[in-house]
Amino acid sequence: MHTRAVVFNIVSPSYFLDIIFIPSSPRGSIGLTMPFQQLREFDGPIEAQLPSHMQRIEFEKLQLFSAYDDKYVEGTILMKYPPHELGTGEKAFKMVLEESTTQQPMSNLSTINTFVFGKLVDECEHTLKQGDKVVLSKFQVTKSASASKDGRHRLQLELSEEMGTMVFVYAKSVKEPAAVSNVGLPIIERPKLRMHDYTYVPLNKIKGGVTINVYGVVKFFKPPYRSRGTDFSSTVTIVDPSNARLNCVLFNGNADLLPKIYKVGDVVRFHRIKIQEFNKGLQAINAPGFSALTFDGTPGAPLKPRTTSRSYQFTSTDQRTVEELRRWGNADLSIHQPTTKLSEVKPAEYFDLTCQLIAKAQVDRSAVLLKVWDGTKYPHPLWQVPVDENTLEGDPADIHRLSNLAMDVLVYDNHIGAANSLQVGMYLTIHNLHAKLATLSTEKPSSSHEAMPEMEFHLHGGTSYGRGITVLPGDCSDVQRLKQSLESALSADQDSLGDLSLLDKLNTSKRPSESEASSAATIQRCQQESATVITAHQHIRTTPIQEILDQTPPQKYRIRAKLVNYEPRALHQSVKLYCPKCRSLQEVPNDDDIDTALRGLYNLGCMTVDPAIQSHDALWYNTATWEAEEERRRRITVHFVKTSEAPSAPEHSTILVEGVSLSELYRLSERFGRVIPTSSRTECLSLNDLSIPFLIEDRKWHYGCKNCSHPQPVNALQPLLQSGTWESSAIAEVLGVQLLSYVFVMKFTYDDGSGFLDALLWNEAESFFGISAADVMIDDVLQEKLMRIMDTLCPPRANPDDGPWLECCVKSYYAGDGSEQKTYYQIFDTVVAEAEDI
DNA sequence: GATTAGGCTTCG
Repeated sequence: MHTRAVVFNIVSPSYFLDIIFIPSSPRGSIGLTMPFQQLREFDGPIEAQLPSHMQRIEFEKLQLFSAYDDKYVEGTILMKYPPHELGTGEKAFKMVLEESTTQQPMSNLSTINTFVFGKLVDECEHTLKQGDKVVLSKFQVTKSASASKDGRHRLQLELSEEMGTMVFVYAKSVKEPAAVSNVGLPIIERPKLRMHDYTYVPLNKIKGGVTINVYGVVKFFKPPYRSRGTDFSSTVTIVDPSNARLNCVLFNGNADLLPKIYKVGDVVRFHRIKIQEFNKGLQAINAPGFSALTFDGTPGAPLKPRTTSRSYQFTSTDQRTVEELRRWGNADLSIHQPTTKLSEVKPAEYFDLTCQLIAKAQVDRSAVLLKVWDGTKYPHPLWQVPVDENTLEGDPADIHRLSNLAMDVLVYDNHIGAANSLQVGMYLTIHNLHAKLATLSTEKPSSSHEAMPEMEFHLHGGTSYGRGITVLPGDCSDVQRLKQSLESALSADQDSLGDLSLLDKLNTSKRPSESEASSAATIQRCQQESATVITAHQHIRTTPIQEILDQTPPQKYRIRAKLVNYEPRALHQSVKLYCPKCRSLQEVPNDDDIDTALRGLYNLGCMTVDPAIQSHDALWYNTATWEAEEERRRRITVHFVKTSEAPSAPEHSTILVEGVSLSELYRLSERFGRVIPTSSRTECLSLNDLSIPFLIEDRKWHYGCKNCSHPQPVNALQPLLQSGTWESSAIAEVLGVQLLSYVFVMKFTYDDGSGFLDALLWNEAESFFGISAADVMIDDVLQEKLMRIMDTLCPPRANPDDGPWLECCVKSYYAGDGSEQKTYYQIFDTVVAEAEDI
């Protein structure tokens, strides 16, 4: 008996990925999709049952502005209040959590008010009991309105499905026998998910004093700015087909939790705004649990909301509402506002400019200079702010090259903070930018007679008319349009023709936090030091990953990203055997498997051996037989294939072997050029089961496909004696063996800041690494080289951000069996940069 | 520990 290698039949190159790369499952039995889960004491401590990246945070360490994606709080329910209904029709209830392990049990940091909203109420209401120990993750931290009165934590927790909240209850034991299935296995009781029916109030039906949900089209907005108080503030005026309007004043300590509106005409959905009276009218402010979705206002644009919520309910009714509002908003010319390009700017005009930041500098204490461009050219002179070049942050080469397309914007007062936090390369909308002609000096007219006064651009202080700066992500529609404009400007510029690196640099989307990489100078440096290079398609632009994920295959892309993970981690697992005929993929048999297979063979051989066959030399080989030293019953037979020429050196000769052990096979294969394991159980010498190599040639172990091979008697080798062609392919052919090839199969996870992309590296992996998969199996030096390469591309134990940039070609395709079609990505035309470069 | 802002142009 021997272990058969597992053969995966595949219908496409992608299918086996699903088999090989089983996603690593979190520790314990916790699925990550259910918002409410029960943990059990006998399954071990809480930490062991939660996903391993989750860490506990104490109540006292909670802060208003922090994101707690990988943190959880733990506490006991001290009090639980009955649920009540909000004006929105949805339920909410309050609990008080006590941190049992706190250092200061009596401090006001040891108990915290916790509010549960929406459908999570239905799920938790009856399951959570006073005294239960709970673990909460992905909550929102807001200020407690009652801390002064109740003496509890100054912050409070808000939980809802929209925030992606996970509630874990730590049950002391399985109390109810009903929770045992009929096969005797305890099951975890899971409340059923119920959709909450949100109701949305038309704007003309709004009454004061209630908390409601609304939809609307943005008529006016102020992007989030720091208020004079403790919070960020944003003002949003929305309208709807009822022809009413609503002013919303929104506050949050975290600007990210305010609606992400990019322009007038965007569609918003607000949950939990409170209507109150102000100046004899009604206005809305955000109520506890407030959340916002924002959609591009263009009819037919993807229904992908901008939100910081991890999950949100978005039904087909919601889809219809958004589309309806988009159509209505676009038909109404009073809402629509045209975009202004630099080339169309009129003097004494206020306008919104969507552009890319080339450079910035602090001019003085009251102003920051932003050098931006939008791909168009202003036809008259532009004012250039005199500034010391050394204080300009940005790539000097870019600044110089784009000087005739760049415009100087001076940013004042309260906008300085926002301007300072911008990174070169970012895409922006500067709202309510003032275009102003410079006042002509009366004393000394310009030397040129027809001189036009220069145009200046100011972003004045204050927030009136929505003045401010919005950072746009690379995948939004306005940035797509902007990029087209930038690209065509560059290709139209004779000076820039052929300078494609600049184009790439400026098109590469960056994550705001990558402060280092987002300076154009650093980008250029990274470009030169890219750890992989593409071997073709240098003319195509770099596409952000998020954009790739939004498109339908088949497509080819060029990406620039970092490698944040690869699988399998053990490199020997990345080498597989591939059958080009049936396209199956199988594991390379390991030594144990081969050893077992060989033992099975010679055990059989000993019993059935026919000395008449065995001892005779054939016409085309000479035979030698001896007894294994340590195993007296085992006979080892070697048939030396004759050659037409003079006796050749062992390293060039071919032998057929029988009855050998694994270690003998290794030793023989090191001495002789070609070793063919055979057996003589039948009358003629034949090949073995294809679980073992059918040929070892120059120490390379060749395998045949079990599905596609039709092994012939070894006598079939005789014609090769005449032709003298002893290549593995020729041997395989006459022996009726379908040769399997060694291939690398790896999954790379790329991150370029806009998203994550899993791409498969396989049929071009040898050229990618510059290493043969077959050679790596037998060469320690190559194995080390491969490890070094992977450590360079994806440094172990390092922050992924610290890894090098990779330049890659990736193609997308649909694959799968029948109904289960999925999109896959495959790396091509890409190679690792020369070792001395990386 | 409540306040912030509550659209409606700076003045460089």
